Amino acid sequence: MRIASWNVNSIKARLDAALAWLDEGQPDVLALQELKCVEDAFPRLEFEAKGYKAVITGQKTYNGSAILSRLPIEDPMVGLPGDDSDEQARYVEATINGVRIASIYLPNGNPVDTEKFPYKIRWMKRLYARAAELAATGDAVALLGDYNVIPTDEDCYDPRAWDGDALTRPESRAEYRSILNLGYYDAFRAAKPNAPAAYTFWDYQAGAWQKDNGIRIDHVLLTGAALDRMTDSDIDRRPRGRPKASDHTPIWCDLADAPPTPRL
DNA sequence: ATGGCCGTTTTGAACGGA
Repeated sequence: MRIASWNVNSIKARLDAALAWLDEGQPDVLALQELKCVEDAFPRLEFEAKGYKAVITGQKTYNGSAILSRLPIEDPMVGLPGDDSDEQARYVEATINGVRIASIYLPNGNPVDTEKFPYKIRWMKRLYARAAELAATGDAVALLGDYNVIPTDEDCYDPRAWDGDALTRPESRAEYRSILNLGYYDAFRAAKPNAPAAYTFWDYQAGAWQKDNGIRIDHVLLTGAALDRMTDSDIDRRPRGRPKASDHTPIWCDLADAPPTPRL
C-alpha cells in the first residue's frame, strides 16, 4: 500500500495536477492539505471518477485537509480533539487497510510575536495528546502532512536564513520531537538515512526552486508497527517543477501487508 | 529569505502563506 501526502495550496487551482499525480504516483491513499475550499466545493466527483473516495474538512479561503483513498475507508474522524472552540479545518483521520491515517495541516505560527505562534504550540500539544492515544493502541499509525516544522538544520538549505522563524523555533522543534519520543519514526529518514539534503517546499519567491533553496516540512511519521511494514519512502520532486505548481511537492511511503504474528 | 510569488476574496488592495 502506498500512502502519500501533498499540500496542494488550493485544490481548485491544483485539481489537474492532483489528478495527474494520482496516475503518476499511484498512491492508494493521498493526504491533502490547504484545500482552501468548503466541503461542498471539494471536487469529489473528479476523484471518484479515478476510484478515490474522500474524507474532508474544509473552510472558506484557508486551511482544509482531506484523505483520498482507493481502498475502503473506515471510522473517519474530522477535527483534532482537545479544543471545541477551534474552528480551523486542519485535521482528518481514518482507518485504511488496517492503518490509522491522519492528514495534518499544522499551523504555520508566523509572525512569532503574535497570537499565531502560541496557537501553533497549543495545537502541537493537542496533536501530541492524540498521537499518544494512537501510539498506545500498538497498531500501525501514519501521521502525514504539512507539519510546518523544519526538524533539524539539515532539513534547510540555509538555517541562518530561518533563524527565529516559527518553523525552526526551539519550541516548535521540541514539540515535534516530543511526538517522535512517543515512538514515531520519520519515514523518509528511516528509508534514506544517508540521503543528502532533501526538501518538500520551495518558496515561489526569489527563484527558490531554481536555486534548490528548499526546506523539509512535510513529514510521514510512523509508529513502530507501521515502520516494520515500510519498504520505501521518498519525495517526488517532479510536480514542483511544472507550470502552476504548488509550493510543496508530494512525499510518500510504501507499506507491505501486515507481517505474520511473531511466534515464540 | 525577502527585490523577485501565488491564491483568495464582498474585484482589486489586502491578507495569508512559509
